[in-house]
Amino acid sequence: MSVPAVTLKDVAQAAGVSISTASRVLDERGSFSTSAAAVRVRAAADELSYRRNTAASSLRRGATGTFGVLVPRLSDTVMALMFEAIERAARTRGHFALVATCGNEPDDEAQATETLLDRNVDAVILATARVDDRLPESLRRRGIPHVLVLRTDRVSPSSLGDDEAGGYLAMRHLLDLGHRDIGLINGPTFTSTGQDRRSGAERALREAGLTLDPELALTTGYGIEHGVAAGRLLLERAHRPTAIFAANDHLAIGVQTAARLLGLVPGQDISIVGYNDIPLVAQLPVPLTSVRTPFDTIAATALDLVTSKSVEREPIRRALPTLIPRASTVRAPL
Amino acid sequence: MSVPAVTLKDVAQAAGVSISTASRVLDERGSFSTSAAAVRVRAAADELSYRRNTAASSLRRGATGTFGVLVPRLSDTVMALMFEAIERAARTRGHFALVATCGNEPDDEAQATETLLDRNVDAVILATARVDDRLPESLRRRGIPHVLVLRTDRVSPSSLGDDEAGGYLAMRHLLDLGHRDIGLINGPTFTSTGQDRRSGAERALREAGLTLDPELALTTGYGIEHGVAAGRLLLERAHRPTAIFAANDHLAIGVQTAARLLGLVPGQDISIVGYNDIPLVAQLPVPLTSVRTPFDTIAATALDLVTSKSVEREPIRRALPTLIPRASTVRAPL
DNA sequence: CTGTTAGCGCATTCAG
DNA sequence: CTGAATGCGCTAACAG
Repeated sequence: MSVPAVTLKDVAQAAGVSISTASRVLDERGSFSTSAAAVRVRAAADELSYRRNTAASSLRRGATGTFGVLVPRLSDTVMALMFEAIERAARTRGHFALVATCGNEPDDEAQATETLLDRNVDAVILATARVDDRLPESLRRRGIPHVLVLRTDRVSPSSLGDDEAGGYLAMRHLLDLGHRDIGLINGPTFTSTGQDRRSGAERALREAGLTLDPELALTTGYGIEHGVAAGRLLLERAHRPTAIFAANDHLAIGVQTAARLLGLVPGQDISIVGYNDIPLVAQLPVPLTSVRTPFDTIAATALDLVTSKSVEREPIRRALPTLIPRASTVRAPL
Repeated sequence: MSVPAVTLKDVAQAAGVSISTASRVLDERGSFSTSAAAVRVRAAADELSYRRNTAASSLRRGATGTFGVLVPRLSDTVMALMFEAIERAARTRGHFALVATCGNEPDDEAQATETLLDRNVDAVILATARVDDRLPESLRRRGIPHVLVLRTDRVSPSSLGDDEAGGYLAMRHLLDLGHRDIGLINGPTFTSTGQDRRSGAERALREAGLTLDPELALTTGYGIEHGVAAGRLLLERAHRPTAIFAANDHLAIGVQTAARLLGLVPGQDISIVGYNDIPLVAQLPVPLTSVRTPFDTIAATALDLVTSKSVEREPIRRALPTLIPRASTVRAPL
């Protein structure tokens, strides 16, 4: 910085103590001393608006009080919400969260992780995991503290929403409304979210004495454009479904678009359920029924997992989602 | 990190040179040496997968190669896109971008900035500026390198879209389609974007021999819910406008929602133009005509401004936006 | 081009 | 509880 920074030395001098005393008093971890010297040091630090030099502190401590978060992209609102929740949770604990984006390429994922490690983060939080991802394994091998969020490779410590339960809630909601011909648009099979939300949906169908019609179950990406394409496929069928469960909100918006293109009105001719409940969907022309993912809980649990030394506890934690019913779902026609 | 890190010393030893030679060879800034020793050092570094310790390097260099970016929220797609663009531009130059969020409170803005400065960022990039913001002034006074993006206080170095031109494009587009009764939903007056987009729109009207009907010009926030409310106000009028220019995409989506609520079909009964062209709007049931903000250009220019030593050049740079016409705008009824 | 030397600012020994 | 001394890993003078 342009302004010559005030260092511990300045503070110590002003307080009339040694550097090491000043360092100890200002150490936020140790016990809070109330000795005369401590009071003077704090006053001096305040007066001079002293701010610890993180580079020097990290170098010496070997830890930075920083988590590195890796997401595919921040312009995906789900990922932005997840990061914001992690940032809040970190701040609460006096830590800092640092983010890097890596797109969907496994290679870039590994490289971005190295970038984070270069910044001496104390742990890595990955929102990118594929079920067959090599990166978590590599982190385990190298003994690098890490936790997976939202998605899991089913091995490394993970904090996520209970996607099976969420899938169940979504499908059950449609069944309760009397729907029997229900389409499913699922996310990529390489994500645990894709797999688990589908399992949950199938469980709900089984409970109702139904099975998933393979012709009505599509697997695709997580973008709006995928939702449009999949929606068209389902809705152009001779015997079209009366409801569709889309495994994320973008897909569901795409289905709304597809419906309009075919002259169908969402929440009238076709019921639609999304997943994640991003803020946008409550405000759409036809507000979307969606399964809300508890981002704050997931973030807090993730930090617990990655900071606790005890490995013996259940390493894969799932937070229960909630279904938020809105105008996009209505009773099935008789 | 758990694995004992390999240091310069290890590399130097393996290459049979001194630490300082190794340091020099691996210095990415200086000229690229091809001497035998240099080759050996690079081989050794590669072999041992050496990674520079940023804390130590920053401490010594006094610079971190890091920009601190401050945004209100990342779950606002516009801000996420802006940050992603800055991140890309920084990476291109071998730098790193670090983000902090601060909501809309000026107090939190100042505090978040301090958090970034604590991390020894080389410069601060603010996407938060209000026209009467005190923070840029405080940064100028303290001699802290900074640049404002997207919004400007009209004093500090800034890189933004040409909002006046964008407002002109949007309004001109509607006029060219034959609309004469045009509503304007504008962003907060404390943002330069709000002010400038409105001026541009007014210029287009003047050129067409019209003036802005004050009753059709609303000023509000930038959220979807604001768009819904403002849209209702405009569309419930006895003599309702045939077109609306909303100063950002969220407002425009809100207007679409308001239209539907009143039984009007966007792109048919009412034409709507948004601003920023976030990816979502191209995929809506009625794809939205929008003014595209050139985020990558803005990011590159911002980094130029903040890294160049020359203060003499124009410190407020504006990148031209483009209008992307889509189905939400149609010819005015006769 | 090379190596030697001296710190960057801080946290932590170790003596007192 | 305190202060003096040491070095985290790296870079920048300096001298060869």
